[in-house]
Amino acid sequence: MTTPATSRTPGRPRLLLVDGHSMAYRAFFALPDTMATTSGQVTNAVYGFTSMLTKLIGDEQPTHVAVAFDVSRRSFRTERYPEYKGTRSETPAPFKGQVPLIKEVLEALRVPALEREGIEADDIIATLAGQASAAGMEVLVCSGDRDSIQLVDGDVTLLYPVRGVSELARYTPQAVADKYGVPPHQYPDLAALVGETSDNLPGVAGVGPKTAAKWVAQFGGLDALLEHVGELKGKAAQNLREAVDQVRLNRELNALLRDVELPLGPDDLALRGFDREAVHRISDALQFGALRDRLLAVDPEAAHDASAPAEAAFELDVVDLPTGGLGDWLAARGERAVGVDVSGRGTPAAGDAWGVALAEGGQAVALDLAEIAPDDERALAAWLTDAARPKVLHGAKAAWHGLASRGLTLDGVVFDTELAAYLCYPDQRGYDLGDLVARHLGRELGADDDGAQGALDLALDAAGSRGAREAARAAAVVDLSDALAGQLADRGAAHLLTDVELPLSWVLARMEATGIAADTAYLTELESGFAAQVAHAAGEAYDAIGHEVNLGSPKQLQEVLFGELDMPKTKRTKTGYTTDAAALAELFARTGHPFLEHLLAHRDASKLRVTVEGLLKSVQPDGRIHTTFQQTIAATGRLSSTEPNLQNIPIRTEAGRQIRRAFRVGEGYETLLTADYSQIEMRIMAHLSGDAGLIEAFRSGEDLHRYVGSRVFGVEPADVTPEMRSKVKAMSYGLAYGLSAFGLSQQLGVTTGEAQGLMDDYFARFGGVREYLDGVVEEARATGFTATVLGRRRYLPDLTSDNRQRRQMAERMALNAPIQGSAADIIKLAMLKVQTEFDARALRSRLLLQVHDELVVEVAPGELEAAQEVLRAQMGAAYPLDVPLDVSVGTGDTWHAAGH
DNA sequence: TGCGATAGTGT
DNA sequence: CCACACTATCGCAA
Repeated sequence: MTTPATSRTPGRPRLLLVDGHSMAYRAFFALPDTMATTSGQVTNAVYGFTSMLTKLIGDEQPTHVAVAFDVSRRSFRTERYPEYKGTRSETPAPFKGQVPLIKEVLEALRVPALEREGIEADDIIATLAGQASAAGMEVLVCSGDRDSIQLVDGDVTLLYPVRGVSELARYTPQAVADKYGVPPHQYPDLAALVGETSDNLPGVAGVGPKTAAKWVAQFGGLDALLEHVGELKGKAAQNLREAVDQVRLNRELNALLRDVELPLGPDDLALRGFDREAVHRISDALQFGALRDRLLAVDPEAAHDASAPAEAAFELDVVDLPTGGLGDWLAARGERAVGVDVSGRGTPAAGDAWGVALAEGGQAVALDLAEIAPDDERALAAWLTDAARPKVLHGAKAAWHGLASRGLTLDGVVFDTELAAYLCYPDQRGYDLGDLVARHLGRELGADDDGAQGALDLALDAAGSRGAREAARAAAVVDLSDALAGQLADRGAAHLLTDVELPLSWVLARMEATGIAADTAYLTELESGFAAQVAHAAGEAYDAIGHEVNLGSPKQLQEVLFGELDMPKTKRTKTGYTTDAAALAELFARTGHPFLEHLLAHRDASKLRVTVEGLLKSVQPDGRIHTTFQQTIAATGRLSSTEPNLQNIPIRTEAGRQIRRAFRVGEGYETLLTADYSQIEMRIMAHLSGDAGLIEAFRSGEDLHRYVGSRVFGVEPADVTPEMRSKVKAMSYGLAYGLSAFGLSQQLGVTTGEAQGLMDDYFARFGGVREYLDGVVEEARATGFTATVLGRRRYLPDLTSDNRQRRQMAERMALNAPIQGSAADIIKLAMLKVQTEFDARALRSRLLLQVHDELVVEVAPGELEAAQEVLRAQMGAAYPLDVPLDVSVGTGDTWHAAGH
């Protein structure tokens, strides 16, 4: 799978030795110090170093690796010559802070980090290089220190950074001779004459590399040169005679030690494969995105396992069933849970499945659906659909779609390892089976070759191991389910899997498979309309400044606005000044420049056009759009929607609402019906806080914001002005996000003082809310997690971070997670109840979409009243709160018309 | 080709 | 300097 970039003598071990400090230091200066996590930890050195090491491991395919570090600046060289490296400035603090991070990365990669007091990294490398080549190993030294050139020989190659750390020059004996005119072992002689500014070793005046090389070559070495120094003529020679002592000292200092005592020898440096869990942990912490994947892709252990049969790692008997033998095999499994792995594409209405692997009790079978015998296929179909036959899958919803494409239905799934892992670790980025298996079972499945959404297992079997990988996955799912079931129980979350997420995954599968009807003719019209607006606005904008620019390029816009037009600077971004809509509107208010007006119009129209284009592209042959609901993405427990995202279809502007008219009731159905919870998050806040005032607000039936406004401003509800109402509305919603006075002032366009006053007044009336919010953070800090009404946890270790930014971010998450998460719990329960009730009443009406607090249903003829009744009743009774759950419903031919 | 930064849409 | 998402585009880097 991974091809070595350079050929390697088969069987000959190759040792990679890296000078940690010099490479990290180069990365530090090569990469911008704006490179940081959202919480402010600068990561340029650790990122650059890790990236460089990743590339080296991938390209050079070493069998052994070690990284050497300097412990401090003091060494035997500074003892001998206090001025050594004396010109170097103080190591920058942002660099020092990253060294421990680099060591953490190395630990995750299981690469030894070597260091010794009083010894420099180069000496450690020199020693190991000597030992390794004596042992017959090939050696690669990666260092930015030129002293390392002396190590180069037939067995040892130096990789020296040219620019930054991304490009490395290969110093072989020939390359050194070509560049410096002396063989590598004489390079220190040359350097002693020329001097090394970075080490504060002065050279001989008037002697550069050319002269030095000539002399060294002429006399065959520095010692001989110094013996015959009297014979030389010229100014440079005179200078040399005066500097002999310094030259001898230089030579003494630039000689690398080759006999440092070390705890590890070359044989101990074998690359053993990464600790993948640790790689994920540190990548999460440092917010490595692509680098994480590159890193995992060069994991030697994973690469090894991909080429070797995975079942070799543990006991698994891949049974070669006789034709027609599947029924008996399945019958023999009895009531025991069977692991199922489906190969194919798990996308709604466009899925496919070409293989199924089953595993139980150390035995596995792999089936090719294209070649399966009719008897076996019948046995498989009957077994898959039998609710009494327990199954365990990783990502059952995707498997459901894949199998559905073959007319196979899946039932009796008792555990889904992907959902379980999500419930245990909701903040994780992904739940790749191979990674989970490595983390929880300490076993390797081999790198997953496709992380694409909805992709099942796309592995093709290598000859001779038919279905082995699939079988190994199926077996791993069973073992993993045991491990995760224990962890779920520890977290009190087992019921969330069995009572909520798992049954919900079938509801979602049906919704996705159903899709929502789209009016393509109308969408096409809309698209051309928006396109015309885009073109018109662009033309006007160009006229306003007298030339064309790419209006979609913030960079070019900045040149126009702040260069050409010399407008006042807006808020800073990482790379310049923002050109977002709020800033442009502000600029327009101040300058009145027509370009801004047309630019804003262009932005709006072009956003809408692109949205429409995306929708058009996603209409399937059945005339419907089938989104995929992601059930394991949002850390709070919400769903998300992809390909396309139907949870962010415009609604605020009239032009945007036009797009909602393209979502129509399907042929053979009566109407669309939408039902949404009003102010569900504030109701949860009232419930969780127990604030008497807020609870009364909801029980009174008065408009919430009017009621709150009347209390905060001390007026009758009827006298609450729209301005007052919008202020308390912003305040109320902001609370659930951990709003600050500054944030509120920004939102409302008032001073921070006014915002603070509003907050004080608010909390004076609704003190229970403040107590609750304070309590949430305090409890989360003590327990390490927040919990929703159903006990869904979110772990927030940063609540005790020393870093203020990180801590405050975690505090806001702690405020928001129980509220957003409880709302997610409640609508999930509602969906289950609605579906159950539809089924119980044998209604043909069907759920289509969920948009966080809204459900969209397609109503079958004659069922409108029943469907409305089901939605009102089941959503309203989804979960008992201390305040009523208000549900409002609407109907219409389009999503727009059905909305409220 | 892939990725980070920017922008904009929703709840 | 207010939470949680997804997608598109640009421009740079590998």
